[in-house]
Amino acid sequence: MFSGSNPATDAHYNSSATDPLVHYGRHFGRTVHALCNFQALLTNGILRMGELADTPEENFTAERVSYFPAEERREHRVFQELLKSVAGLEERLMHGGDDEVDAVAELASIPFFCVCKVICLSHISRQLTKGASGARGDDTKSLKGSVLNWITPKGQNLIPPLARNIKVDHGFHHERTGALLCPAGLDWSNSETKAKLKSSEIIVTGDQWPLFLYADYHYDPEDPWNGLFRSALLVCAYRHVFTSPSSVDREPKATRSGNARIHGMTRVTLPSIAYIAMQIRFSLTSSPVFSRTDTVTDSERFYNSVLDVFEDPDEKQEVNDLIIWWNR
DNA sequence: CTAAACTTGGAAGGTTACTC
DNA sequence: GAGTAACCTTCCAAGTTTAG
Repeated sequence: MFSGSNPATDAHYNSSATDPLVHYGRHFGRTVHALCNFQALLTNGILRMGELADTPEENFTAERVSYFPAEERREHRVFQELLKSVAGLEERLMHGGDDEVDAVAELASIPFFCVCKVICLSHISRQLTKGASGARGDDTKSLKGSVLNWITPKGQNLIPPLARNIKVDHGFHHERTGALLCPAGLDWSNSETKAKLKSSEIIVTGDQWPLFLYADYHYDPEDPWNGLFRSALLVCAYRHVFTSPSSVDREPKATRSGNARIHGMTRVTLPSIAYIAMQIRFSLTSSPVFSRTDTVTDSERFYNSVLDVFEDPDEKQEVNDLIIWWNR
């Protein structure tokens, strides 16, 4: 996957006045969790650490964590991932030392974090958010046009043509984007279904997965994992974002390092697949503005529903196969 | 009405290829 | 080789929209 990247340069990010946290935020959003509220993530994570520290040694960590409800468990995992991937963050959270007592630490009543300041925490989360949403916006922007290239049959044109900058005709209003967005269980070739999707008589929610996720855009009801998350479109977009836009369809001529190289990324992560799927899904729709809370696009639910499956213990084998497939 | 979220254009950084 | 044009890609901040 990453073999095509340019070997000439190594991690070199802007050494200007930009906070390195922004830089971490960019990569974190793409590869660990795209739509997180860092403020809540940090606050709750610290609180939870306090809770964990209070429990007796014998039922520490893993077992204790399993008492948390499912969504909290994910949040805690993401929190730990954040501490791990942002060098010096844990220390920075503890940074301080004057008499101003952190309200969060007080609540948690852990001496460990007593010196951490709310102000510091809010600054950190703002910088991380800036990075994550900045990267997301950039990706949304640059995928918008490129996706059209990939869904156009080789040597042909889309009929009718789709504008690269205006999205109103996309989604279920167009034969091609409609077919790709059509939920796997429904039949786009059925004109009645098509009409209902177009008129929003059938509402598609985020947990109904679209056909473009499947290899050859074919869904097998007998074997739902068959080809799932292995479509050419996903691979194109993945390359576009992580290696470089030009690495998708030719030998990369790019001179500047792509995102994977900049961040020292050598393996595909599961959330990054979900992230790319969410980006493609959005670019195919007719919605002009990406919004995580938009209930029509329902991007957040889509993203989370993909993560749900990736984290489901019952799907472990299939998910392992998938990650091997991506890293081939 | 304020603050956060998004879009967008272009600056910045980096390489190759061409010319003298 | 130095100079620089052309190109590719990431990064940023100003402006605009939306949510609280």
